[in-house]
Amino acid sequence: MPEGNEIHRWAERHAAAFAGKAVRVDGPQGRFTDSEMLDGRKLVRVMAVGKHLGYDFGKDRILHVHLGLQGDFTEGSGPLPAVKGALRLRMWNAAAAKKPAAPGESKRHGWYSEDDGTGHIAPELVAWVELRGPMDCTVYTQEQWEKLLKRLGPDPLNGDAPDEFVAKVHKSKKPIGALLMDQAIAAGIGNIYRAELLFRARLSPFIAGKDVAEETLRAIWKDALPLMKAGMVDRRIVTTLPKDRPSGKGKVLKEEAHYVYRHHGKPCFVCGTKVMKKDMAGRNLYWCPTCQPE
DNA sequence: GCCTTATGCTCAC
DNA sequence: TGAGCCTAAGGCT
Repeated sequence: MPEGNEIHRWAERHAAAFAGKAVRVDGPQGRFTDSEMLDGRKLVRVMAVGKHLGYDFGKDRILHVHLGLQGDFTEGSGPLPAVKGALRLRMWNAAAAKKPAAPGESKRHGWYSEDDGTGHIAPELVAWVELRGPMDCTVYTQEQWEKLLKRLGPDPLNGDAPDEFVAKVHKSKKPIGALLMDQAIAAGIGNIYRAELLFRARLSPFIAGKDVAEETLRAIWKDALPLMKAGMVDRRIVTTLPKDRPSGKGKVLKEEAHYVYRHHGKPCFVCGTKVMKKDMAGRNLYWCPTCQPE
């Protein structure tokens, strides 16, 4: 259940584990039949744009992964765990166990398989990831990947400038709370960052895009980069400043990680007003009516 | 155990 | 605007 920050984090981790090496790719239970197109090939790099991942196995072989609401990775090292639950895809690096292809075995690579029963694999040298529940897991052509990039707006985590974001917001009559969720306007921002960025800017979610001051939009963009980059603590987004957390410094309590996200009915950390909740753009929007006046 | 919910997005109406 | 996707976790019984 990721926003852009976690997608970029996965891209970095997976690149560190697999890029530049031949990678085993498997779709257990027939859930990813295109794995054969990738299995044993060298992973050139891992790309992250907005909430999309692209595993570049060479031209016209880009594995596109979008986690959607439910998708998630698990990672580890050592022997591959047994297939459990609805596993869509797994990748692992068994380069350390390379051997000459035996008769009847694929000649393209010739890695020991985790289940070939030979026991010759070097478990301590195997890194693996499992993917389950993604919204998309398909092999893209270069053209498809570029088409995807075209419809995405600028991504703060890729160092994109805010100009396009500002221009698009200023063209719209829709409320800023809806625009921040639009991936064509800003790629990578999701429901937590929408709520928290607006709170930190003390901006009402209901103000029309065209009416938001340019400097406010630029400030939001500037705030988003470090917040999304450093916003993960134990795979959790943290947006509160230490001075605003009721319990003070030290470990960030679960209930103090956000200002308004899922805080409806509870007092705002800053002013004590009850945090509100309302559906906007099909998702739950949270805000403080006092800190973020219309 | 069952029910609800979730950091997302697409499609049909 | 609403249903559907499809999985896991957490709260409830």
